[in-house]
Amino acid sequence: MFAKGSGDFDSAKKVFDRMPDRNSVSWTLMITRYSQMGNRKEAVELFINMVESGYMPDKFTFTSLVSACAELGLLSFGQQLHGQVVKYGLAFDVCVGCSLVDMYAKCAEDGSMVNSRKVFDLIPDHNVISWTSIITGCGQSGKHSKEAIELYCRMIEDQVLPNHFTFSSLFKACSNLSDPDTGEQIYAHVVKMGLAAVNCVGNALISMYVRSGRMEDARKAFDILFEKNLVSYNTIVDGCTKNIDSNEAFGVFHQIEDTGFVLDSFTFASLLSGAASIGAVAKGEQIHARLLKAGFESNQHIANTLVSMYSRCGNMEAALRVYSKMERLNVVSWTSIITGLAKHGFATRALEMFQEMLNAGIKPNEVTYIAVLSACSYVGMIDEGWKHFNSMYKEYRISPRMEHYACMVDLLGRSGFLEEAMQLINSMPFEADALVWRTLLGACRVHGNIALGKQSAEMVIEKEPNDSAGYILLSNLYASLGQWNEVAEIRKTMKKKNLGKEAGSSWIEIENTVHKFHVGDTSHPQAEEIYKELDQLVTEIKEVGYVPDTSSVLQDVEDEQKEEFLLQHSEKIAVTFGLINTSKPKRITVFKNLRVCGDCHNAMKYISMVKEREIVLRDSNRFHHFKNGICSCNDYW
DNA sequence: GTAGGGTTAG
Repeated sequence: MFAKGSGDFDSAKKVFDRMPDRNSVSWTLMITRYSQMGNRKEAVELFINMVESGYMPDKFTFTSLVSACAELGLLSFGQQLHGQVVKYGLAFDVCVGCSLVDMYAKCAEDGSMVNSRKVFDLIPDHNVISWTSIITGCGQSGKHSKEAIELYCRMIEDQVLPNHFTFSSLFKACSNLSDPDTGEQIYAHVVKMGLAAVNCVGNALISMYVRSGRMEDARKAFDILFEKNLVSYNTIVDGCTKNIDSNEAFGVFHQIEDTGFVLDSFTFASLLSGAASIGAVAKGEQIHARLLKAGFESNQHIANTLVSMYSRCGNMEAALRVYSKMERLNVVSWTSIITGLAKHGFATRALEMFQEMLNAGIKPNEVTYIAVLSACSYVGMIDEGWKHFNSMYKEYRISPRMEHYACMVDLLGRSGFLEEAMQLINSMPFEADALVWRTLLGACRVHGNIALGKQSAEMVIEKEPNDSAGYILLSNLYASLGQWNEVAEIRKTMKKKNLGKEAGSSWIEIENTVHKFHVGDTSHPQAEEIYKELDQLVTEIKEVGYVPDTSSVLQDVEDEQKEEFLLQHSEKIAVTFGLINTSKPKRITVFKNLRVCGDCHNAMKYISMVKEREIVLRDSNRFHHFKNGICSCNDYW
């Protein structure tokens, strides 16, 4: 009785200690209790004591102990128990088998399912639970999602009826595979069994849709749930931050508060990354304050998200502050801080941090190397870049992925080594994708290599025929060389294919509200004031040497009109808006969805000088810190 | 004995 009660652990222990006639069951109950509480040492001592006292452990004893190992990630002790299980002839038991399958799946360092499969294959009579255990393990390991689906097929062949847990895991496997067809087939089974509105299944379904960007389907799955729990809400919030607009996420967040659910660390993490993606630092700070109150400050996941949020919002000092207070740092923490430093232009510091991380004995992962290589790329450290690129496999067995090659192509291309970049692409062990070609194309434009640029553009278009990016880059290349006939030709093709150009927009957060501006935007209530101020500003900066760079205008019009076009760029509007609505010495932080244009970059330097304001501009690629007429990127971007 | 949601990059 006491052992089952949640809080009365001490009473249970007292009763147990005084029991005159203990049997295997009472020992096992006590061990189970200790295991569940995470008192592994006591559980083990009790287990040894039990065996020494001549009591036979049974399947329940082992099940409890093995499950505790799974929870705590204790692989070696789990293996010892496995040995005992075999000794006591319990390896064929489904219950014990399931706990071992689960333990090996959860504890395997590299996501290997070998041991789980060995245990599973030895069980002679499978039931829903054992099938589900192995399917779940495969889905969670991330590397065996296909196997999960195959096992499900075998399960059906064996005429074992799946349940809600099975489907939940299957949807997870499908979303790992981004395999909508299989997902739909399984969904049909779910509907047939009437399980689509059950939390356990529905939440996994929502998550699958979220991960493939199908927010409408996710919403539908959310709406039909019998009862929504916090996980349902969290998944939708996360979907909003990733797929639509973070403002939507904050809307759902207020809905959650109305339901009375107590927000957990998952809600906070999603909201933080929502704030980060739109650069809403004031919102991020509010959430930060709330999660401190809720006691999530020492949650490592949350701390990592905070570092990334501040860094992505342009406040690297705050990111470093959070980082320096962290007690434990894992790969993600280090990678976040290295990425932040690199993006903010502190490449040397980023590389030092990488060294510190290695010294601390933390193994880098593939994402870490993306950060390291792009740090080298931002400042043109070619030798350093090669060194890291070569060592990633040699030292850590991380095979370079597409992104790593793209970083190297960027590094070489930016510095003008276009031939070398091309050689690297040819030497890749797999076919280069649009990202790699786009990178090379960008470099060709900067260095005016039209032949190679054209070739790369054609490759981009071949790889992504329905994406406008390739056409636009090619047209920009022609425009920068004044070849307007070719520009017109590309426009025509795009029109035929019904491809539009992604509109440039910039936004700025003032007093907790995000103000967004498009090119030539006049819709803002303060528009008139903004343009007046902008005119004034341009006159001022011209006096100190600013010359409009009309080559940044990619249309075939007169120079005067080109200058006018330049004035309508969204980043200039947003910065002017910031100047009007804030005062010295507050720094102005503006975000742009595309790369900053050359003229705007130049103008920002002058503005930072005449207005004596620090301007931070995050474009689609990195941060630019303008101060006293100088940019942190050293005009290399 | 079986679940579902988060962090780094692109």
